[in-house]
Amino acid sequence: MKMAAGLEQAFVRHGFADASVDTLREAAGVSLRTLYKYMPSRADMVLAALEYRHRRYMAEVLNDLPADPAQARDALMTRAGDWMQSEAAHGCLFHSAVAADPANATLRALLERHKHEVATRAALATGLEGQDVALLLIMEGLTQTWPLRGAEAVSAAKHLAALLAEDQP
Amino acid sequence: MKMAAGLEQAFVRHGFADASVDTLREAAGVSLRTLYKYMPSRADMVLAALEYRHRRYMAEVLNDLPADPAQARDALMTRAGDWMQSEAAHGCLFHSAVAADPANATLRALLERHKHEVATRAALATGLEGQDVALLLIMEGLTQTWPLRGAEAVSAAKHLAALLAEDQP
DNA sequence: CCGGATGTAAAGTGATCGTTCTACTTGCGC
DNA sequence: GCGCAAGTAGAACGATCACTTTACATCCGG
Repeated sequence: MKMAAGLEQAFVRHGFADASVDTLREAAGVSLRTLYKYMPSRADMVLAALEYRHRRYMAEVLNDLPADPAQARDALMTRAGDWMQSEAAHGCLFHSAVAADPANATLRALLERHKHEVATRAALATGLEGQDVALLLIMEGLTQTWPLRGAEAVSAAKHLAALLAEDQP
Repeated sequence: MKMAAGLEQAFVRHGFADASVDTLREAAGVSLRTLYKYMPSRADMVLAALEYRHRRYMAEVLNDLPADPAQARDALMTRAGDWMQSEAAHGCLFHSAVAADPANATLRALLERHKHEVATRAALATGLEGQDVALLLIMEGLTQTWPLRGAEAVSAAKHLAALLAEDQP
């Protein structure tokens, strides 16, 4: 398994505060020396895991959505729910990382870049370019509400996205 | 200042991972011995801060909303935005606490209790009892989107809440 | 005015953490 | 088959942390 993939898994499982470098080393499947060769500090391990996560999220949730806007909206929310179920039962990993180290500007910039890319791609695919803030809000809300309400959160997100689309000029 | 108030401030400022007990002691304004007398472990300090936070959030965001449902909806979102601006520029403190220690069941139960109380009270005040999941989703979305988009997030939340209300049977 | 409860300051303890260092092994071009 | 790049295991180091302990101050009812 790729080093970054193991790191991502370790951070998901243990959280950013309690994942020790030795835990990370084991998850990455390499020796400590090799780990530090490619990621010279623990902070770099966090960044590598998040970069990997970003690419995976984009590929699994936002790639190849149906061309029809209504179908794209539903598929987007379904896929986001599936992602939560299989990958992020504890909430958004980027927000977790920032929460664990609020003073880290690099981390915050990475969060903003990730969310901006998500919002832009989602708005484009669903034909809601003019309502990108509201669409981002729905997706963020789904991500946070899913751990509390599960599938009900997906239905609510689809419902809200549909109302938003009907309201378009 | 009350001990719990100082602890809450310290966790907001430093995050749950990087707030050392000595930092907490200074923020609480007491000696280490007294701090440990009332909160026998660091985990108890986290719980005390969150309990305090919960009461404050309820009082400042959900208490005494206008009787008219439409006005209540707008006031709710406005107040939630104001709360973010003055108190939580880095996102929900409960989610941050859980993210910093995902294996802690007590913490997760506290998060669920807090969100459940927020959702119930908000739905009641806005006349959206049947749509409480969607309303919670909007509030969670606002909380997560505010750090990224500021006032635009508040407008989007008001818009979505209005659409939800219009759609009521 | 005394004695006990209640507070403070600060040094000490043992564990753990991130990071570095030492020593050994393996694959591979020449 | 030699030499070197690149890997492994794991001990060692210095810092920091949560928590304990020791020693001293202050309040206050009797």
